[in-house]
Amino acid sequence: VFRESSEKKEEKERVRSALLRAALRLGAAHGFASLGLREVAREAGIAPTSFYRHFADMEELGLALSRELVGDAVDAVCASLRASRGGSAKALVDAMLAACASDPELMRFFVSERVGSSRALRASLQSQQARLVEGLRAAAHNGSSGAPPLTAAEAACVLVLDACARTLEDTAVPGAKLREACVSSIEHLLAKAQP
Amino acid sequence: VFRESSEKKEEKERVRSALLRAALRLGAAHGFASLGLREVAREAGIAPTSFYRHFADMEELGLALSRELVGDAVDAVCASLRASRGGSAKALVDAMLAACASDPELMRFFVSERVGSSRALRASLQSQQARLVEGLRAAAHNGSSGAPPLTAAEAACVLVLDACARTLEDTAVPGAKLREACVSSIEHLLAKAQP
DNA sequence: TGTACATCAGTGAACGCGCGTTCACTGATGTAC
DNA sequence: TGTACATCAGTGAACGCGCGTTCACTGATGTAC
Repeated sequence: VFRESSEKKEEKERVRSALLRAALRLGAAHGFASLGLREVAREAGIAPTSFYRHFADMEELGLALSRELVGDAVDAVCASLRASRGGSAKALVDAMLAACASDPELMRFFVSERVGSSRALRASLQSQQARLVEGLRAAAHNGSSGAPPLTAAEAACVLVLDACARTLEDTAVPGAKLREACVSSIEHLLAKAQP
Repeated sequence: VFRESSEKKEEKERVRSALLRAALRLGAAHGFASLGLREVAREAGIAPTSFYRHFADMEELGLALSRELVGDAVDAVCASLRASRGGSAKALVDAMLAACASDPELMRFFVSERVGSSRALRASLQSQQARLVEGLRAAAHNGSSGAPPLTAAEAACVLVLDACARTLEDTAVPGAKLREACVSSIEHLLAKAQP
């Protein structure tokens, strides 16, 4: 039985991570679907053939981006919702916009490829979106207001993802206005009852 | 001065239209960003070099798709809203889902490339989305309820476009449920006042 | 009417290029005993 | 401890392929007079 030393494993992990970040960097500019394996390997500073030591093809790399990096980002947003003790509209919008500010390339990948070209990648990112919806409902459940209906929480997440997409555009509306509009729409959605 | 005969013009228009439809057909499957000029020309039944008689490159073809075909679809939805005499949530959702049913490839192009890879194409499709928002407000203005605030109309369009995206997925939720959820969310948004 | 000329959509050959993929190899590291 | 062997990330050469683009050409159609 062979066990790899932790040093070798860490080095491999560094290169793998460089590939993931390179794909995000290039994909943010020209779209993930049009990325080539050689292009990503070049950006990551390895030979084209070394790509295969980490992923079978670009689709597998895309799925890793969704499962690992996007998954972590969603976890962070959910943790922030839990910490702010409630699934308020403000908390959701602020947590997501903070994620956009701290890793714009990753969030661009999330919002774009969610409706992008690869069926498998779409499915994976939509399940990340579903995790966000559940995180929102769970946080609201512990908050003062009780969990909102699934439909309302889903719509809230659609709106906040759209706000993220707009924030990430260069031609962005002033951030504060966009944030207010999004918060107010989501508050309407999450309001318990109509008159 | 030379004027082209209408027959020649019509023939050229037929080929141009074949190129647009070919791009929609192929793009629906694999994403517009990854389409090649030769691939589209082949699907349209012309030689690769003939592509240049109609468009300078794929980006220009994409912009034509947005300005012409997507523009017409938005016009049709707006007309339907006006005809139904009001910008109700139901009217909006039904008109958009009808557009998805009658030309799924076009609507897939609309909802996907709106957040896709080319900046110019995103901008063009977002202006089509803005036209939809204005159409909704204008229809509501003539209806019983008066025009909703811009923010609410924008959020409503975001939600209905998301519903379209889900409808166009193969793994679609049963259509009726999706439609009900979307209508109900949009009604919350468009409701005039909160208690 | 006929004749000479202009326009222009479509074409096929050809180009150089970057792509994804295969292959055998290197060299550092870890294991067996 | 030393020696022989296994593992495996990274490599560079090479492949065949489809790409975008250029070019000169064809042939149908329209115009001039």
